[in-house]
Order: sequence, then structure tokens, then C-alpha cells
Amino acid sequence: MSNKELSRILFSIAKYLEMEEESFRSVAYRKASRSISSLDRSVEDIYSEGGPEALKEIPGVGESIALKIEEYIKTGKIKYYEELKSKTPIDLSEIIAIEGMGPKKAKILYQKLKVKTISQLEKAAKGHLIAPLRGFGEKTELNILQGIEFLKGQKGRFLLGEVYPIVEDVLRGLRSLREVEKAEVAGSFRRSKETVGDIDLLAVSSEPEKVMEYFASQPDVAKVWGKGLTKSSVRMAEGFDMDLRVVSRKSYGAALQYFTGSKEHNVATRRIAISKGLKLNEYGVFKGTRRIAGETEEDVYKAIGLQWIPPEMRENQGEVELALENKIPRVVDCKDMRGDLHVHSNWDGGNDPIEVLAEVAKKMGYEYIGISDHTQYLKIEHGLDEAQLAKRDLEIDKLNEEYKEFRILKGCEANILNHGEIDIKDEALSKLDYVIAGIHSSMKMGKAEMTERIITAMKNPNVDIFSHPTGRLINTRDEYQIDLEKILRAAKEFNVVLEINASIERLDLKDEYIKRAKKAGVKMVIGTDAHIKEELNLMRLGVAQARRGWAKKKDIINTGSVEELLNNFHD
DNA sequence: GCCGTTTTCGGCCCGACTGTTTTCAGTCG
Repeated sequence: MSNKELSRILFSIAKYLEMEEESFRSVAYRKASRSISSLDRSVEDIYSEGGPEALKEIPGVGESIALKIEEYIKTGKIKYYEELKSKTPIDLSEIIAIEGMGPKKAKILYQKLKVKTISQLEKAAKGHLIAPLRGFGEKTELNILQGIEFLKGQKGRFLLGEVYPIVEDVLRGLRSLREVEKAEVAGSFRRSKETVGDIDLLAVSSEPEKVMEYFASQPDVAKVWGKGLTKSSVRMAEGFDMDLRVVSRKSYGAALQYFTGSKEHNVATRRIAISKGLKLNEYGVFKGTRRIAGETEEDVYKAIGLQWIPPEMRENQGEVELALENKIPRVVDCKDMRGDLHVHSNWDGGNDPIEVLAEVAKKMGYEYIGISDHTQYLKIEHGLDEAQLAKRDLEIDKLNEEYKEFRILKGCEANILNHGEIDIKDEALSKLDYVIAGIHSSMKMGKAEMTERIITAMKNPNVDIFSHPTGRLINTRDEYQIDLEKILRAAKEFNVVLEINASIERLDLKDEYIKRAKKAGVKMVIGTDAHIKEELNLMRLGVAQARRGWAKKKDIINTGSVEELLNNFHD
């Protein structure tokens, strides 16, 4: 059993309860679900150490949910959940993945039209059976069809952040085997693409049968597609496939290069090899039949006259040409990061007190953490008003007195209202160390209006950072309509830093826009948008995204010291 | 169903937006 599965079931229960108008109970389940999905320990371990009592230590888990988790660990099922499912037997999670569809609509469509699956839903919409229903209409029907199309577009792709902890676990497991000399993940995962299809793993071992046996019998494996001595392929319980290849030590680097891709990058590198009278394949670099490189990736690139290229850059976007001239930039690295400015504390409904967040940040080696609680407009996120902000800042002052080489910065994530106004008084904003502003409402504005709205907000001298600039949710929601070039020019002119939001479903700015921002001379900041302390480690996703956008250390302001950082902001 | 520097019971989940309706239900953040 994985935390992920459990979290998914609790989330599903929450959605079923919404169907039943059980709103408070639903919120409780959703909270528990979120909490569990971001735990850094396995729920099973927690249970085996301390039983249901230990489970209750998990935020959002109380008596009742603890018992349900126990039931799940012991029997693999939760009776309560099974009952909810049998009452309304539909693919709820799939159907509500369609933008605009929620549990209530799903229930009506089941009751009136017996719609249980996406394909039945599509059929019903195409047959114009939905529009005549009370509460539905032409537009809803159309939105459903568009939503289904959107979902089809990303079928089979998983979010990088979703699979990250699972891949790490598998890799750790492989590396811990005595029979494994080394192991690494390749493919789009290694390139840190925002979504990944299947996961490609490589290992060097003199006893492949034992390695493959281990790989195929991991607890999370749902199905074994094939198991051989050089390649095995499995479907994980979470729904994605993993391939493991065991290669010889001599060709490990070449295999890593080959399986990391991208395909386009590989075509380009092979072409370079040919131009030098060499041959590059997954076994090595060959001069005639003699292998001249292959053991390490560095050797492989060197043998064909190229500088080593960070995996995140391997998309054939000009990186091969740069490598030929030894001009690959030193892109930003996790080690460069000195702090996180996008963190929500328990003041705005986040999970953890400022003190706890600061301690985690310190342990991560940071020199500062910025607390950016929501402001008042976002009622559901317990946004703070001017007085509450001031009160919170007293707490920060007090904590700061205790620290020597570490500082907690006072920030907020304010809301940009429909005409570019900020939802909290300038007087309050000016007292903070920095202000993040972002859009959390009216996301379907027209392009011109939306662009104007954002630029108006940027003109506010208190606004320092523009958070999740395009508002997209990967695989779920498109970007808002904005004129990015205009926004970039305004950011430069009004000295506003653009965020690279590292949360799993956002990764916003995306790679391409990071390049454009860089070109426009706009500074960026990587923020995790953590609502609980464990999410501070999403920084690595944000850094990976920045690397995909070829950002250097100097492009990212939270690689600087506190003084350097604050210098980027208005007074 | 969870939680407690307002409480072990009674709060918590508000407001905008959309697409439906002629006053509102469902969805989203």
C-alpha cells in the first residue's frame, strides 16, 4: 500500500461526500488526503510502529480516519468507501477531472442518463442528451466535450512531481542491492520534463537475474509486462510503466546518454558523431569497430567533441551547437538556492507554524525563508487582513531575535483583483519585506483586459513578485490569456520579479517562458508555494524547471544573500 | 470528521463566476 493510493481513496471519499451534501465531513477527508500525500514517511510504517494512535498524529487524521486507515492496511479495503462507491458506481475521479464537472453534476448524469464513464459521458454529450436536463444546457454540453478532448491530449502522461518520490524509492531500492554496481534513471524523467510517460531505469550488474527478480517483485508493482535478463517492464500501482535495463559497465554512459534522449537531441549528437567519422549508439562511440568511449556520459560527449550537457537542456534547442563551442551555460543548481520566498504558514490556513517552517528551511541549508500568507480576498485560504498581518509580523520579529545566521522575511501573497487593484492596503504592504501578488479569481478574462490587469498591479510600487504568472494547472487548466511579451516588458520596467512556481501541478513559468523572461532581462524567483513543511522540498522541481529554461544562478534572485535578495525589491 | 492560547462541543465553508435560470446550483480557489 502506498501513501498515494490511500490519499487517492480519501480524496475520492471526500468527493462522494460532496455528492451527499456532507460538506464538513468532505473537507475533513480532503484535508487528511492532502496531508497524507505529502508525508515524507510511509503511513504503513507509522502504523506498524505506533498503531492507530500514531496515525492520529498525522494532521487532519483523527479517530475515525485512523481506524479506516487501519482497516485499509489490514484488509486492503475500506468498507465505508466501498459502500459509497456501490451507491453511485461511477468513475468519479475520471469524470470530475473534466474542468467544470463536479460530484453533483456527475451524480445527476448517473441518475438521469446512467453515465458511469468518460466514454459514456462523451456519447451522451454528442447525442445532445445532456443539454435538455434541468441545470444543464448547450454550453455545459459543449464544455464537457471540450474538457474530454483536453484530457485525451495528455492521456498516459503523469506529472513529474507525482512520480518523483516513487522513482526515488525504486532507485534507492535498486542501489541498495549488493548485485547492483550503479543505477540511474534516464528518459524524460531525467530531463525533468513536466510530464512523463514511462520511466526508464538503467543499472549495471553482473547478476541481472537477481536484479530483475527484485525489480519485478517490488510491492508497488501491479503487473509484470515482461522480465528478461537485459530488460524488464512493469506497471506500477500508480498507473505508469517502468522499464529497467541492465547494461554492461563499458556501455553504461552511452546507454544513459541514449535513453535520456530527447530523441531530437540524440539525432543531433549522432549526426555530429558521423561528421567526425564516428558512430554513436547505446553501446558506445565507435571508430570503425573499436569502442573509443562508453563507460561514462562525459566520455561519450567528449569523444564526439562535445562538452557534457545537463540532461534538462537536451531538447535540441541549440544546446548541441553551444556544446561544440564549449559554451554550455552553468545553469542554476539546487545547491545555489539560499531560501524560499513562497511559503504559507498556519496563519493563513497552511499546516505549520512559522517556527517549524523556519527550522526545516534551516536544516535544508537555507539562509532565509519568506512567509507569504494569503491576504484577505481569499477567504477560503483564511487570507489575512491588515491587522492580522501586523500581528503575524510581531511573531516573526520575535522569532528573528533568536536567530543568528538565519532570517525570516515578512511577505504575503496578495490578490490581483479584476482591475489590477491589490486586495489589501498599500500601507500594510509597505511594511513587509516583500510582496508577492497573484491572480486567484476571474481567470477567463480576455487577453487585453487580463494583460492590462496584471500590468496595473505591477505598477504598484509595493508589488515585488508576480506569482504563477500564467495560472496553468498541468493537464487540468490552460494558461490565462495574456500577452507575455507585454508582461515581460512591464516586469522589466517596473522592476517586478517573475516567479517560477514549483508546485507539482503548476511549474509556472514553464521552461519556454523562462527562456523568454531571461531574454527580456527579467529576474525570476523559484518558490515552492508550500502549504505544509514537506512541500519545501518541491524546490528541486522548480530548480529543474529553471534548468530546462537555461536559467543561470544570476537569473534567480533567491540564490543571493539576504541583502542581495532584498536589493531586488522596491524600498 | 477534525480540532482546541475562544471551546471536548460547536465551529468549520466564503465569494466570484458560470451557466443556468428568473432567483439559483454547482464549481473553483
